[in-house]
Amino acid sequence: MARDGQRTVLHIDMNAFFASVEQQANPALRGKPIAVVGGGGRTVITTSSYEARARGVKTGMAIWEGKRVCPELIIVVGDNRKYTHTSSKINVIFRDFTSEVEAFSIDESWLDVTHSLGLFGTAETIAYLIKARIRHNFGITCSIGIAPNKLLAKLASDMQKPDGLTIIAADDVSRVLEAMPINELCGIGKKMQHHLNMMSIYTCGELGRCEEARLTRKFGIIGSRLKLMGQGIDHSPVTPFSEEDEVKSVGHSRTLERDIDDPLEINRFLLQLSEMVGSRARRYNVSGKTIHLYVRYADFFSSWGKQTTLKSCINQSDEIYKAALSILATVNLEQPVRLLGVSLSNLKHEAKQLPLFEDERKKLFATQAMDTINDRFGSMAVTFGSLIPEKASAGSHVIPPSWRPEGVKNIDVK
DNA sequence: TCTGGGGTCCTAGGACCC
DNA sequence: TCTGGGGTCCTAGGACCC
Repeated sequence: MARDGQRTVLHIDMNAFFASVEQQANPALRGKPIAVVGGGGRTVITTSSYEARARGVKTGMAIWEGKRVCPELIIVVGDNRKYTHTSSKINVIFRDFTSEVEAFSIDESWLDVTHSLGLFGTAETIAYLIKARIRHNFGITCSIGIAPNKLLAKLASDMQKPDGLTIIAADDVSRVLEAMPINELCGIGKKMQHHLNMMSIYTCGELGRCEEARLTRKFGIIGSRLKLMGQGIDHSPVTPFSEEDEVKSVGHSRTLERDIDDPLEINRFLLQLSEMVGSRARRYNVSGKTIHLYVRYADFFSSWGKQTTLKSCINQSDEIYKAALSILATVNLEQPVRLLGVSLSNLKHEAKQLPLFEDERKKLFATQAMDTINDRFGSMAVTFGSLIPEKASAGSHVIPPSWRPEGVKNIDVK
């Protein structure tokens, strides 16, 4: 099946992941329109079940909005630990088929199965086996895309939901892309779509045929990348966890239950955020010298971020708090505050002592990969809850973060 | 009771040093 | 005394992803 130098990549996307996990955990929710939300009053819908989607419920809606379009909507406050637990176990299944597994987010992964085809036959067989095991073990479905690279595999997995299996064969790429809207590509967001539309480029076919110079004139070095994307070309490798896999920043932000302007309250919240950042940084075994403070005002639209870089790296909560306070001291708050955020970057990673023997090293990396998934997705609600158990805002906050965005980055439109 | 939270990457522009 | 260039580090802001 694979030609010389040609890869076979799977992209696996769990369908309505959080909602599916909840429906599986509680049979009373099955077949019903449900929405998973974060804790606290000012939360939005993170994921909804297909039953809810059919009635118009969308991610990002406020609870009242969801209830308006679907009065029988059942609201479930999400539980990160449940999802990370399931996610980790699903990742174990993936590793039975290839060691080249890259987690894109808690519910999406790429698998390079090029070297597994000899063992299992075809990529399609692998996809069916994975689907069957996930359904059998967890009762949930996924959509799988099979293609010669990550970009196309992700595109393919999006084409049939739920429970889809879509193959984009190498000799079929141009046909599939010809009429495909550009915003279907991972990496082309609203702004980029707008700019391209202004150039009369609407489909991948048109993007792929566009003169490269025209794109680079408008978008700089991103231009050549865009043309390749339009042609369905993507050489980025599936990158498994390894010793080089390191976090670049650690941050927490939180929308307050109500807008506040009392400096004492603001400071208290800043301390909590600093503690969350510090404890996670220490768990990751990193320290950083740049501290970033982010404030969103009550009007929602105005916000600012300021950062400061220290002489040395820190990861103690009180030091992070002190740095955040020093930034805050340089500004006059113009309005009550809606959201506060603290993050630590410019990170230094402590050297790891590696085991002498190969199999021990392998085991260590596998464990670390699991820990990383757990940490990145699951720690926050626990930390925060234990810090201030009496706070209403200490509920579980559901977040599906990603940590390895691919695709087109910022562009400077000339 | 309008509108969450976790990231990564990229660019511009200024300070500073050689 | 004046002018110029390269490199690095830093801050700020934006786009994109889930």
